[in-house]
Amino acid sequence: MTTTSALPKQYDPSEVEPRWRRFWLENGFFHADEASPTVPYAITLPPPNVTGSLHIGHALGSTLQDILIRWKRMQGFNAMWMPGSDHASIAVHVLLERDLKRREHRTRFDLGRDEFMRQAWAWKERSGNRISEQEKLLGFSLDWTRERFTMDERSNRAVVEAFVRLYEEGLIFRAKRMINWDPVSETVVSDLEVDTAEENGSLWELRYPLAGGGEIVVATTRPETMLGDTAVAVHVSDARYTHLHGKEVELPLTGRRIPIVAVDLVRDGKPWPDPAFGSGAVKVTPAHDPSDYEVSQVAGLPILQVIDLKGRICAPAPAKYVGMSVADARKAVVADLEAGGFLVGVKDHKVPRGRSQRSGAVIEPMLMQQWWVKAAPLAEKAAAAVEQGKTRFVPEHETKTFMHWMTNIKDWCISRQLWWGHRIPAWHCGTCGTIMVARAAPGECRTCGNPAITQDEDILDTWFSSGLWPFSTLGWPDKTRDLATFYPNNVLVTGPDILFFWVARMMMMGLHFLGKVPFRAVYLTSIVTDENGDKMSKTRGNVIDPLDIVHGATLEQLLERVEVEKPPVDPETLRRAIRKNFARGIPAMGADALRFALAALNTTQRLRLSVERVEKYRNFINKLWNASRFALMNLDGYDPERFEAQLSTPAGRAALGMPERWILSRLQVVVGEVDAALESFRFNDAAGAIFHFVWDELCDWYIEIAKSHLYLTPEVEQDATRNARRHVVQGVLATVLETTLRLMHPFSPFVTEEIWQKLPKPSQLPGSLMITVFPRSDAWWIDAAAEAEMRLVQDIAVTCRMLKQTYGVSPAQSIAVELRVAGSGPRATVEHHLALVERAAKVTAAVSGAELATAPPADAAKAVVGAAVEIVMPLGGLIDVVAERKRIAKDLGKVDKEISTLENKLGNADFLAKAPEDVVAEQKLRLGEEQSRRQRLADALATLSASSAGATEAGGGAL
RNA sequence: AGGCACGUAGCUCAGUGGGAGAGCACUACCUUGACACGGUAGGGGUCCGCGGUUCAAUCCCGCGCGUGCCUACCA
Repeated sequence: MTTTSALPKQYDPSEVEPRWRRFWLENGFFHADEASPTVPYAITLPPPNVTGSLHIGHALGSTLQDILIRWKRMQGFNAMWMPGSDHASIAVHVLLERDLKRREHRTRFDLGRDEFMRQAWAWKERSGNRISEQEKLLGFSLDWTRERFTMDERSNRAVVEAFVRLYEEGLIFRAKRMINWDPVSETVVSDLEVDTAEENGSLWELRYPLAGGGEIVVATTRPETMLGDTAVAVHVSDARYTHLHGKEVELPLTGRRIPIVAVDLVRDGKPWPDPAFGSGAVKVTPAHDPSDYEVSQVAGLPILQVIDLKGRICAPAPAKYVGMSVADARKAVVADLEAGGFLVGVKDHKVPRGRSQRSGAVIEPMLMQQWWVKAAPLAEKAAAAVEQGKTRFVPEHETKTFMHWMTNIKDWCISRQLWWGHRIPAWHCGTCGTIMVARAAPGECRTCGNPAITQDEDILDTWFSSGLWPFSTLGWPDKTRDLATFYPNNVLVTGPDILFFWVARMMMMGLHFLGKVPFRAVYLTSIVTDENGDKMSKTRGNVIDPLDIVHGATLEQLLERVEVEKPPVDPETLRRAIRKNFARGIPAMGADALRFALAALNTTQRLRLSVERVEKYRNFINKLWNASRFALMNLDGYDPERFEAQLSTPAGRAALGMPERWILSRLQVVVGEVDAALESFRFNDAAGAIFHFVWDELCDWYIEIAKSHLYLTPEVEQDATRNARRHVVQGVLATVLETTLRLMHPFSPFVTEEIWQKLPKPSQLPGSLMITVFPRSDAWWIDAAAEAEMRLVQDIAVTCRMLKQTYGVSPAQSIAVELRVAGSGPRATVEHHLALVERAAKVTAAVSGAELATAPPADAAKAVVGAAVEIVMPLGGLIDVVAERKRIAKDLGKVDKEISTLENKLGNADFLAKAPEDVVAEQKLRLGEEQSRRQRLADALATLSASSAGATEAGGGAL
């Protein structure tokens, strides 16, 4: 009555995963009770934007978080993982408006605020649900009873409260300052939301005539802004222009006169304007250039706005240009300047151009009244907290990036002229202009009593609510039990790309409002790219969707999506890219394989992911599956309780064979490694340790050794000793497997749960692997002697296989070998475990003392293992003396080199005097071993030579 | 321009002040009663270059070259 038929040869995640997903959810295993007396461990999921679906970057971050949460939960912590999503104000705007434009050729202004909001909410419902379904699919053990949204009631309240308090404290204020205007989305965006890149542009040199005759030449990359010039600036130290200070120029095309001002500015350590650059004179357009604005403030210049909010030229520019787009105006102005003889020349020039991260529009610097957060006092606290180690960054070097930003921080513009988001809790009086910031709409103007007050039209930057997230989700501003239990979080796991956007703001807000850092550690993940290191992008056709890894997708399915999604690029080019990148489609590999792969590959700043790489871990999952399948096929008659009782007695433990002691020892070492690796966020090391233990030790060696004891033959059945032995091996195999499953569960929860449920185990264990106890390394089981003995057995077996293979002896054919072992200790070990070698290498072995043995036959292959063992494999006519000599000589060469290195070292008085004793001793030991090894190799070579002098002459000259 | 990181096998990447590693790829062999999503063995590296510190450097320091990321208002 075996269970063979119960398990298929290949693991099928699509059949297994849904069952356990349902099981865990139905049993409420993901829920954390805020009133639990156990030690809390909390993580807040970085809320995905409700703009689409879960991408591979989310899958990576969330996998690592789930590993931590499941690990800590199994360790007995009150593990809480807060789920939620972000309203992603401008991102939703861009998508909805793009869609609106494509389908109906309308803008949000055609639709109106109410209707637009209705559509945005509908979008949120669809997208938000899709994301949480995907998170469940990947097995993330988020506490779904707590699911939040940045625009839900709770978050709204926190946002209003935070805004009002900051305003009352003078940390939020309104000011007219230079901002980044996105003329496509028609909103201001923060500095962080602008991507500046060098683009090809031109540098025009313009000739401005002086009022009293003569001229001054200025250079510009934006000639159209000359319509708003209010000065020409030169550096005070620039002697060429000293005589022009205070003079005026006739500004071409405008009929205006503007002054030449001398300024004394230093930027980047250089005088500004830099006399060494161009003519040294600069035109000044305070309303449309941040740098010129600064000059205008220093020099007291007027400010002329000539570009409006739609990016068009406006009065007071000459009527001719009013209404033109910036690009058209540029052409017209240049043409007119040229016609008027004001154009000196134009040349190609790389210009840094800011574009809105979301809409891609060229940013127009503008002077506007906006709401700001005074950042310096908040940042100061955050920087201090990091310096005091209250929050640490992993990898540690990211601390510097963070601190650099924090110490150079600028005020944060938080108002946006968008609709989807938190409306600013400020009311304006239409009569007297009073601004009232309040938690609820005031009934009338508090200055003039006018009831006609209107709420500020603007909404808040989406990151304002995100900045409150670690505590708004826990009920702040109320003093909740949740907050007391789970704030601060233990760790924040996120990508380095939102360090400033989000991490910095949470630090500032958390410290300000709660007086405590929001999290003790910040772990920054890799950025996932394709295998070439290119960013994954739908427009590039290189996106690996985590769901496709789980479910699989044929090439045809991938191609069909181009039609459905209509990304804004040439569909044919895109299809070509997809065909190239996913020629074979994507096989269904399951969530476990993806999760394990992501954990194992998360090493450097970039994680280059490909289908092939995930396949390797799919194979690993399958390997584990088959090892378990083997175990289950051979566990009939096994009594877990009896075995457990047996292990708890000294006599029972003494009954363990060396391979049992070895695998149990290795397991405990690996448990310690995994635990230590997770403790310091080295997910890849933890995954690697499990991978190698399961594959290279459990499967390759222990299971192979166990087979001879487990196969149930009539002889075994009738032999009490062998039956007892079989029970022990069954017990060890089952125990090791069970512990391994617990160890691996945080990484790959589905397959481990599936196997664990099938495994015979003591009955007092809980009903699910995910609520068992995570293994703790038990030093009692670590057995250096067993590990050393096993190492020797492995080395001998491997070398025997090598000899067989070298001489073309079929692996299936058993062959006799002679093992000559120096020293009675090693000899006893080899003799004792001879059967293991014989089985592993398929040889029949005889052991002799190296000192006693007669010279080995010449027609034998020979090899040396370590310092003590020589393997002699008689091969009769099979042996190729020349090849054999070559091989041994090569080994000899290596040993000689090693010996000379060691001798040099040990012959160096300084080394002996200054190196630590244990290092010296170790080197001496090694020299001894290498010398003894050399002797054995030399002997082997000598016996070959003696018998085949002819062959030596013919083929061994080089030796 | 500044800051940070990186440069190790054909590729992707671990790693350590004292004997160079993994996976994939490659070569040869093996359909052995867990697994061909498998097994066995093998080849392959001036650890970017040049200096320095040290008894000892792939590892620490400096310079150079190359790559990536982030920050920045150069006309």
